Amino acid sequence: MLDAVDRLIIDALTKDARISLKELAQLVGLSSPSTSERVRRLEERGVISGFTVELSHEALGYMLQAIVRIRPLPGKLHIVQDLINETPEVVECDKITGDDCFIARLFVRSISQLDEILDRIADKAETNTSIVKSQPVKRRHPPLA
Amino acid sequence: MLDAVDRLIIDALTKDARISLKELAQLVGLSSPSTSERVRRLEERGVISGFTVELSHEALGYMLQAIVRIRPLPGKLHIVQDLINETPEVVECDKITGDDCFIARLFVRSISQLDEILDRIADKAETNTSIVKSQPVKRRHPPLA
DNA sequence: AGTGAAAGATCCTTCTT
DNA sequence: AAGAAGGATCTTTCACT
Repeated sequence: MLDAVDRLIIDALTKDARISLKELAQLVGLSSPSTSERVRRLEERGVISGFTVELSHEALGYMLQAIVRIRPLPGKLHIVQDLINETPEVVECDKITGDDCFIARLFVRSISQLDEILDRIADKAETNTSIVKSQPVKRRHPPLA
Repeated sequence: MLDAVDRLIIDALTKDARISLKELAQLVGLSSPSTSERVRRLEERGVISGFTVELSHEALGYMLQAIVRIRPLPGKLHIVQDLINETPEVVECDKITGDDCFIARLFVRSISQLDEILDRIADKAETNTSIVKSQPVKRRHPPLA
């Protein structure tokens, strides 16, 4: 599906998405036109879905990260889902199988802010909150086999 | 900390990190030099930590996503941590407070591949696995207040 | 699929206000 | 922070392998 060159291209763009085509071509050992065509096709195929910027949560003042498992009370599922969506500190939320229905990642500035946010859900769902102590594996791509 | 223009810049770069300075300047309503200086300072301050590429897991053949809570057996913590690290299908792992020690996100091609990976941990930790059914909130930035 | 050269377009930064 | 301008840089096209 992806050959070695495609993987080199993705690796390079992962490290710096703003690299010029010329530099990228040198890195992967192809000419500029071929490299350009490769990138175009990776986008066309949907393998590359976009180019984006990474922010530092700490630099933005979000010193705390929490993982919250959320089990809506009977009949409250949609209300809870809306509430999650409207809480901008929820940076990611998955609907999952099992006893818990949702699992969400929150960025907060302080424990008191976390408490505040959880209070808003308290009468609509059972929650189970864990504080993130460290990140043994930071966001990375899966194998590009 | 960030003013309105900084936020516009980050919004624009989030949507397309490869946008040219000229276009970015037009979007935020400043001149190119000012915009260039803004971006430079955002990087310098560490707010912008990098530019990267987004991949489509589905296009790569990872049709299944799982959330696994992992509680290492007594004395097995380091072995488990190493194992997690060496499993490339683990795209993210946090060390958290509470009964479970780790929580990991896995991309897999099939249930059988998931089973295979979990089997490797089975004699070193208790695991609790949930399949991701949908993503009510896809990865997004927290408020840039 | 890929190369190499070349032209044309685009861009970024510098300088002045 | 704006605006103009110069010079560098880049990307794509084309003919060929």
